[in-house]
Amino acid sequence: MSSEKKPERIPSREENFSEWYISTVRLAHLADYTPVKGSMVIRPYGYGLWENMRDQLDRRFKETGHENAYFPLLVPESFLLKEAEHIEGFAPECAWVTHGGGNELEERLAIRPTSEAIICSIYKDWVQSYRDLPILINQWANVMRWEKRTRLFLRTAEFLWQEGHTVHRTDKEAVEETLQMLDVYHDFLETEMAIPAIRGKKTESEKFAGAVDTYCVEALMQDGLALQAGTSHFLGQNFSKSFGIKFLDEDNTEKFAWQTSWGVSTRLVGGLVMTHGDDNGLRVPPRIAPIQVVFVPIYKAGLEGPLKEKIGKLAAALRDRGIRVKEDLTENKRPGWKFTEWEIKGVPVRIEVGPKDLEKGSVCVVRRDTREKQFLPDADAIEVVVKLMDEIQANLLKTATEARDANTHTPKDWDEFKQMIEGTKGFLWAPWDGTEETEARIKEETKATIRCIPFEGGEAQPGDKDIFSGEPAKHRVLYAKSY
RNA sequence: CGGGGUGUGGCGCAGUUGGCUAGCGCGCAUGCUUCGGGAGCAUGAGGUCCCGGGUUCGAGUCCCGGCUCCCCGACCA
Repeated sequence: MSSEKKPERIPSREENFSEWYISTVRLAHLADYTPVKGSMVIRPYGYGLWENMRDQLDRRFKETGHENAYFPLLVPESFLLKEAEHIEGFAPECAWVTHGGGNELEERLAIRPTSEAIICSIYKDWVQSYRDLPILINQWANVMRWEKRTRLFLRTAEFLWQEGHTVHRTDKEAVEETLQMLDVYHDFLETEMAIPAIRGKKTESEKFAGAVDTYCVEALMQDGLALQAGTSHFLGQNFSKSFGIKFLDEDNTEKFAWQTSWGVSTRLVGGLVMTHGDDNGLRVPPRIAPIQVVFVPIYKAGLEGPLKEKIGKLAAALRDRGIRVKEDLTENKRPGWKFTEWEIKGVPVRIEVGPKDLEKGSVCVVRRDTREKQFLPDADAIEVVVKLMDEIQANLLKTATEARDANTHTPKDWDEFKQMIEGTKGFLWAPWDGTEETEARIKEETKATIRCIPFEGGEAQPGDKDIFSGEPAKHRVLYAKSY
């Protein structure tokens, strides 16, 4: 079998990570380009991944007391203008609706780049008394940001996300909510996505337009670039004051409410690919996988019936154990073709059933993460496969954590910092003097940004000097180039 | 929005100094033989050569204008 005959070969991650990423996304049928500039189509397999992510997040939101609702797509310009920093941040990437029903509108409408403005203008009527609080609402929606340069899943003009918007009586309660949701994201990423992420706080210059504080979970991709996987904002009273969200408190005085917002997007699908993919395609963690086990029959003339029957029985037994199973019984593709196809799609476990297995009462079980094959008697197969789900999930998290740690460094001085950020990239720990000047200069010279001031290890130690300015450090921060 | 590329069946490409009926590989359809790591043979379907204008007896090919997508920057979930 000559390799030249393989159509559409995926380039290796080593030779061109960017091309590898795009090829993998397209060959795995996650998404594709469309006739609409900057917008992608999320294909069923890619949408299946998103649905599983969505379900896992949605469950956690509800467990923490939130409800879903839906707000308008269009935001009147005057609403967006109410919060000065907010409009300044988002105006450049807004798409505007200027006409409707053949007539020019009196006031143009933004297609939501995010929904704070429209939601706050509705919340103000919902809040009268401290008894109306808290409001704990999440919305699953599409938003649009007119990005100059797009990449499938990582940055598209239109994308899907969830945005939580909560309103609280006190400062303390809102901050607690902000941090609670950050923990929800962190737990979701680690438990379901097998992505180890670092929790921290954004610097002033990196925070959300209109927020008091922005917190984030940052993940490191295999090419050493960081990916912001989720954000949670403490909005303080910035929006409540701009939009007039006031309530009468127990003491009969009128007070402005305290707010939060938090979100993750379909960008996470890209993060999944770049965290776990290998040169043979995707590797999907079982807990997120639309298909957890795929059966591939090895046909032989006259044995089609018995092979299908055996696969049907095993598949039913696995389904009884809650496993998502696909039986690839088509007869027009040969086994080798199917092996490759399902590996590109990253299905955690493949079970081959052929003529020899009919004789011996066995199956061949192949795990995607290690590509290790084992031949098992039918009687043991179900138990082994069920256990494999947890093993593969754990192994992917372990591998990803090791990769991140191997790509996390502490440069001794500025020269080493520059050398590392140009070379292996990755996360770089460095003391920071806390000034925007230093942050900006480092970004200018190296394109690296402060990803966050981590919750763990972010405190400056006595004697720490800023890696660039040499001034006394206020924090230890995590630098990286990012997506 | 700046710099560089690109555009020809679904996909990837070839098409020479302008020339005749626009080719090739993959894919697709039908049939037969196959099937333990992207099968073989046979037959067949599928094209406003990105758009508009110009030069010419004649334009996929040359000229002008526009658009598209990709890559690299600046900006961002």
